[in-house]
Amino acid sequence: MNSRPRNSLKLISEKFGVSPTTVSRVLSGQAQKYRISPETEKAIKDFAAKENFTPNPIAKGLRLKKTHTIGLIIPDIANPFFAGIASQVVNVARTHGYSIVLCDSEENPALEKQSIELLWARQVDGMILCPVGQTPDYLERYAREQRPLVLVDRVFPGLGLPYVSADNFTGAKNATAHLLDNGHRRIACLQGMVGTAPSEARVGGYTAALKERGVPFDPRLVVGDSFGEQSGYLDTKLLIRATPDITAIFAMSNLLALGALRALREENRSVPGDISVIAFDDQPYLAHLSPPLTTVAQPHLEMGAAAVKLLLDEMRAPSSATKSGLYLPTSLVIRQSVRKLD
Amino acid sequence: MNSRPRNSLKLISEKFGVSPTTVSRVLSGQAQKYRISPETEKAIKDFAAKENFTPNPIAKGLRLKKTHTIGLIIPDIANPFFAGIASQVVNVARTHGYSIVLCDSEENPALEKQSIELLWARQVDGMILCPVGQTPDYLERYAREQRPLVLVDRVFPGLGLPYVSADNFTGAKNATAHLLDNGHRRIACLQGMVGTAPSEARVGGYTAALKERGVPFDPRLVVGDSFGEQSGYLDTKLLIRATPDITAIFAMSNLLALGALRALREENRSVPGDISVIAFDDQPYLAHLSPPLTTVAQPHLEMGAAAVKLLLDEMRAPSSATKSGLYLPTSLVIRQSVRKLD
DNA sequence: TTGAAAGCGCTAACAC
DNA sequence: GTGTTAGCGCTTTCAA
Repeated sequence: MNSRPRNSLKLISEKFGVSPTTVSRVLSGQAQKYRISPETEKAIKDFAAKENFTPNPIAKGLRLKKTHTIGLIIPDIANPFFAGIASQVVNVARTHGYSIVLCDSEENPALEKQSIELLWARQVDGMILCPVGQTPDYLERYAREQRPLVLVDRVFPGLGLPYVSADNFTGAKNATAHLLDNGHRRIACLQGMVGTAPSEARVGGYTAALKERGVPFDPRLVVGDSFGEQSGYLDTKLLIRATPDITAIFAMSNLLALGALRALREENRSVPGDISVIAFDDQPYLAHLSPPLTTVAQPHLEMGAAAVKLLLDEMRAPSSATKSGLYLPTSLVIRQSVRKLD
Repeated sequence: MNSRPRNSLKLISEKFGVSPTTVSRVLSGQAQKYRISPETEKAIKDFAAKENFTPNPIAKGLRLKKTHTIGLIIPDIANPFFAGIASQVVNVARTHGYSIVLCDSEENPALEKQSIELLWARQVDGMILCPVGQTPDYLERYAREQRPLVLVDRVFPGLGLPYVSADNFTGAKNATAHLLDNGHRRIACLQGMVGTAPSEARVGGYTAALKERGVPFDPRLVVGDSFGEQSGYLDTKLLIRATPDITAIFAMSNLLALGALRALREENRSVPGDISVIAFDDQPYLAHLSPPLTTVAQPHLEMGAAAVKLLLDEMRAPSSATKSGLYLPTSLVIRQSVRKLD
């Protein structure tokens, strides 16, 4: 009873006194093309529907060298930012007939590399990678080998791989401008992992806004080296000791903002009374924080969807020369964590 | 250049003047067993390592009828609760040599069913399902067919399928007791989707605590029918109109609590000044809300890990008669959203 | 100690 | 209109 003898083309073909080929043709919608008799076609189709039979994709995969499978590597699926991306990737992929094999690199480059190899070995047709953001040496090879691979978020332009990212530069620039508009001049910047594209772009936007308004750039105000809560907490603590004249903090991630809030609370600085805060990346709960946090919203869902579409293109036209990068616009969500100075 | 001729046992065997069989044996660690000459063994192993060759798992899957793949179906991967479970599932599965194929049922029973069929068709060796919580008719069949399938969170005991869940009953009972200990008597209960095991168990725990202390149960105080933020918001609004004497709200999910907070804010009720709130399921941001929310923490990670272990057992011993359910203990995380009444 | 052959379930080229 | 054959890459008898 444990060995349900799974149906197969062969079994079905015997049942109807035809060849497996015929069954295959019917089931792949080629009955018309091969002018298979309508009766046979109907009989087979009905049977398949009734038994809810689908040709074994493993066998198909072996034969066709296509698994209809996409690998997805995420640094931390428990992080809502990545979870949001993943949700769209899964859904869009499904509507195109692809399944997702999910790996979690745990923010670990070695595990990331291992996961990539695993997925290629598993014969995925393509791959979407949110790199942890460091030493992309091995990625270069995949670019050269023309593998269908698209990068998301912590992208590496110039690698020759297509990518999708939020327009971090403009997002950060607008957020900084918003602070400036509200009279802030001493604005600290809690940056993320140094050397990653998002962090660099955000700091770039911050600097650009400052420059545009003629506000002097103070390097002591740019601190931090990770996107995590810990880092936000610690660096904020240090910051308010080292440069007590700051009136605003631009935290370049969600978690960083949470950490900053915790530090500020401990140090009895009110937000936005004493210090204004802007976060990066919107999440539902930010509206429920005290105070509701102003933030730069990233188009998660669009990012995930775009990644799949780019990948599908890539898979269709393997050697397209134009590896286009895509920057999706952010939007400033204004809540109540920025105070107007006069 | 696009067609890298992937290595194969055959290719390698030709290279070394042996048969594919031999290569297969070496690469599957059976050299010893078949007393293959140490030189051949080493040569082959070295080559495989250098070329980073692994026998094609698709072919292997076809031959062995094992894909080393586990299906995971989640109602909403963007929900941090499920993302937490998924993260452990992925990681534990990986350490056991299994990959995860992820599906998102979007809280939709039809899509859930479709995903299950898809995954079985894709020949997954087993499946972990977080059901959306309704009409499990088709699940019964899988139980009968002895398929390796484990349920998580919104479980259906009595279906004959192994499952993992938090001990929702005790968790809710303790939380209610905590409220009672703090002098609350009129405690409203924002329940989740009616008919789901977690919701029923939580309401059960709530009732049990009331009963144990001799506090009369008022059915008007138990409201709601979904786990979402909307529902928490609306039902809280209605609640404070219908039963203005309540002093506490027990929200049986995270999102429900967020909705309640929003409603309370709009209605100018302070938390915990006017109304105390307890949530269900801990998430990092709850500590940063205003006020930091007291909540019943679920052992997400353990739940994910346990699900995989249960599944692996199930896959090893296909017809084990003892389909054990597993209830993992919750813990009450006390923060500042409960006021002591006197 | 090693290899030849069969077959997992499927599709595509080439018959007829 | 339909079937025969071969082969995707692997493992596993069975034979030597």
